[in-house]
Amino acid sequence: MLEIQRIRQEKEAILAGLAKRNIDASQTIEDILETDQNWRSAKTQLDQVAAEMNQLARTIGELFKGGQQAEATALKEKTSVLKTQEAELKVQVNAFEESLQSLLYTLPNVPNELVVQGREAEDNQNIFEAGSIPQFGFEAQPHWDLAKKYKLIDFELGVKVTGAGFPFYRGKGARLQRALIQFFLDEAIAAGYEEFISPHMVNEASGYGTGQLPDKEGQMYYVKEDDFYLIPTAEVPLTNIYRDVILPDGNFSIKMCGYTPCFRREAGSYGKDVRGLNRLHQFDKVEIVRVEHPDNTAKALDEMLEHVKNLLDKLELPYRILRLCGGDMGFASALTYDFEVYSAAQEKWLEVSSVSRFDTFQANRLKLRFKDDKKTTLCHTLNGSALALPRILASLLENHQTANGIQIPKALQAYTGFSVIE
RNA sequence: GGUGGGAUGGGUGAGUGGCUGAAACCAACAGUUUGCUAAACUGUCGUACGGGUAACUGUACCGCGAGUUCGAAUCUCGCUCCCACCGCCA
Repeated sequence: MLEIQRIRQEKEAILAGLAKRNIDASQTIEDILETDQNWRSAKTQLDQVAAEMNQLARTIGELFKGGQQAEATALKEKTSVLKTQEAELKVQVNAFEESLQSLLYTLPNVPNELVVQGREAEDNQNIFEAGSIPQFGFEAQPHWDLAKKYKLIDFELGVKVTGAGFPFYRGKGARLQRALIQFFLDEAIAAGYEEFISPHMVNEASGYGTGQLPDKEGQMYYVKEDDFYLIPTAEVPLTNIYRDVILPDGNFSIKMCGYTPCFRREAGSYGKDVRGLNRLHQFDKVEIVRVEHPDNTAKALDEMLEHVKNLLDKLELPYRILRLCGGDMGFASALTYDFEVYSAAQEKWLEVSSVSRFDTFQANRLKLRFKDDKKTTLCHTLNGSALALPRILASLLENHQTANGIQIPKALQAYTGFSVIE
């Protein structure tokens, strides 16, 4: 949520920024400013009436104490007029406040200056590539065939027990999955992130805190009996640790990480895009989350990018980094880098991580602030996947396949306990 | 699932109708004293929003929502959450 003060002060800059998302917000901004103006004038009147009433009540109290019943009763009548005024003004103020709030909810974050205008995935900027695409002397098999051949994943069994998008991992597949989680966590901890094991369900307030609610409830699984939502990412519980928090001074840098399963209802497409591990309703992910002083955000983002690069290097996977264009960025993000690994048999790039800075957008909703020289200022939040498992697994299988089995990258072997799947 | 208790500022906790945005203590911060540490003393010490260049000032908030009253942290009603014990259970 954008701050109203900022909209008052930097209207033009905001409009220009949102244009990069192909959004013409001029009407909304006008409505916001007008509503804000109305709200303020109603609020000022209300405050004045309330002040008058408070004063009057005090006087009446003293008159009663002084035994001046008649005078007191006379004044009482005056308050009834003020009371109706107050009630009317209150209705107005509330109405303005509500419409202001819902207008503000509709505005996405303003893109960072690095973000280019664009409509879709094709407009994203490819800013980095590493690793080489493997050449096989045979026909490369897609991961769903490899998973079946080596008995690593059972999709049919998942359908039987739960439904599509809820696979079983078994044998070395399960072991590999666990190895990846452990590897990612160890790397994050080594980089200074504190590990959390968080709840996998959150309450409504947390859903609002990170911006899944209102609006995107359809993407989350919901437990009606208890009014809980299954988390779509560890970002939700981890970031909400800091909901309604004021950090005592400006000297902080909070780094958290956590492994959780992620649950996404994601209604959607058909065909090869969702085949195998490409899109699931339940998947595993290690997430890194940071809360930073605004001065440190750029540096933090760089560190996170380096961190993810390092993971992919160690897994010996070819990958590229995209800076998302305005039209492809998430609602709350100011700047997002997607990591994509190349999937050698599907012959396409698969998104495995998304690293974003949100600046004050989330913090404003969370009411996450810090105190500096008596002033309270909104913090900045950032997060990124490090990493999401299924597509990593898919590309590990596809890229590291040989005629005699699947080679496990060196860095992982200590975790898997085997170097090849045959 | 049953029974009871509770929700006040960073923490403990007082406060049953006006002088209470809230005692006291602890913590924190600043200062005085001090060879250092400690102690002692003094002061500061909630959030949001409005008005004002500012000093400052107004309003709201004692879990949430409604009500009674000239006036509510305090009384009434509804809700939510938390805790304890019992039952069940990994």
